[in-house]
Amino acid sequence: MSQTVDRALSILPLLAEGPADLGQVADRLGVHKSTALRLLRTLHEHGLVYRQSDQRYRLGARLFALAQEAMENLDIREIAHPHLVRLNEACGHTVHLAVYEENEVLYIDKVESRYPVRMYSRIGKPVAITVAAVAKLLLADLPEPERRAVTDQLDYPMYTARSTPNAEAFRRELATVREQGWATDLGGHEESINCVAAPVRGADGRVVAAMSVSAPNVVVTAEELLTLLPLVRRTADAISGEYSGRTPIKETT
Amino acid sequence: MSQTVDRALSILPLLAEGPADLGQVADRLGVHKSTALRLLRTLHEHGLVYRQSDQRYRLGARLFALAQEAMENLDIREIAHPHLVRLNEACGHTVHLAVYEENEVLYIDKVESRYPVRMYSRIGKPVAITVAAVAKLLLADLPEPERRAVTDQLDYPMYTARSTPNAEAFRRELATVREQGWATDLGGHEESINCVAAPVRGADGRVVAAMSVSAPNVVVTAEELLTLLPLVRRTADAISGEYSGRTPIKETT
DNA sequence: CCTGACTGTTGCAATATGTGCAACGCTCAT
DNA sequence: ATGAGCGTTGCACATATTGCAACAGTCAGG
Repeated sequence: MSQTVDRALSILPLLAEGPADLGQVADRLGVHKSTALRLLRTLHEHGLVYRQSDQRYRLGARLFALAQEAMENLDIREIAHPHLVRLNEACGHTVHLAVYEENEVLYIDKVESRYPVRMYSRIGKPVAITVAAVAKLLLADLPEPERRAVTDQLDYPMYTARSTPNAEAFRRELATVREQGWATDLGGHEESINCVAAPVRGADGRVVAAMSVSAPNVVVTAEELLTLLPLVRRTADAISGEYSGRTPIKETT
Repeated sequence: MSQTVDRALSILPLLAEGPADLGQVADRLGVHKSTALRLLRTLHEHGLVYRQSDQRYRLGARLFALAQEAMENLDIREIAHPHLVRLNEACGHTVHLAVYEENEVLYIDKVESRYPVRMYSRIGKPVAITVAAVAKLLLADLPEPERRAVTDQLDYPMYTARSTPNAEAFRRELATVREQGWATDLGGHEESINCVAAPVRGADGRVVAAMSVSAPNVVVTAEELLTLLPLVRRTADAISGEYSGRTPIKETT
């Protein structure tokens, strides 16, 4: 809608791939160098872009700070966090909280396992949407047309033999998940890691987030992990209750 | 330099404080609602801004993805990571890697302690610049005028009784650090946590990053932690060597 | 030491671009 | 039903953005 801003913002993903100099940026944007220069300058003033010693540009520190701040201000996260911690204390495994947003599912909180063997994940990182237990819950609750659209346009990488192979299989799985109100990922992302997940619902019953407990085979078997399902669901419900209770909007203006 | 972009980018920190509706954004930008709307739309198209169910805007998922991607593409980080892991395996404590950028110091990598008691920190989060051991190393190496400017304009919060109290004390500390080539933080940020840090240098000898080992009192005393100094310095030097060896620029165009 | 190629940078004039306005549609509460 | 409050659209004006061309600085090679 706004050409200038559009161009400026297009620079960001471009720089995310790696540092680039003025000429490269101008070329890839299809604009004159002087134009690119002015856009980069504006981005620089806002700290979104940084000029390293060799004069090339890369993404700047404020970007990280912004992302952090935004995440810490999510109200679901704030409400859920103590519950996640308590769940972690009870079972010892890694606990995740995730939300869906525009074709992506991302972790917004995490409490690390107390066992030495830990799974790899990072807050803010988009999750493997076709296999993760939390992703299934979040997608299962989308309105039908959107769910169809999203599942159609997804890639279905075979991380392991048990990964979701294609859109149809995924939609069947989502139907099951919607029905039962919880989800699992049994080695669909990494061979040796299993997850159990439950949904957090808002006042209107819509799923606003999902939480999961993950543990590697070497610590507990899939069956043992499933034992935790009631506890996970209870925790998720507790968060739902608290979340839909009041809407604590900050109006400190 | 570019008014439109400038206004659009000003929306981001504003939304980082929390969700806001169109009117609020327009007011705080000092522009007409229709203008704000178009800016927000452009931001939305790029995924930097998300419209939640109550129609209010907040920062979007792509922001997190961008921050992640940018961080993972930092070449120092890539080179350093295996060294950090090895150091962690050797000593068991939390290992951090940090860089300085435009008045901020931020963690760009972290390997978690193998002990159950862990310190709080998060990749991408700006560090307590006046007390952190890594911050001291990075600031100590700035050219004198810039160092003066930065240290002057900083706040000096007293996290603990041993925090750096003011600019002068800080500059004295920085002088010492520059002299000795390593730094510590002994309970200056959190009473019970100590750190030892060493600098990573580029080919020209300038400090490009700093790494630290942190551990709480309950696990090892400050003296025991200092025992690790030679190991930390050796690791930092190894990274320096590898980093200044070649400049592995990605040119996969 | 000079030359030429390359990069980033600035001033300027033309016009495409973004702006504020006013009117519309919508939802929600009274 | 009625009105207030919000987001949204079309339009005419003029401002802010653009590409150009010329400049400055750096580096490599002859």
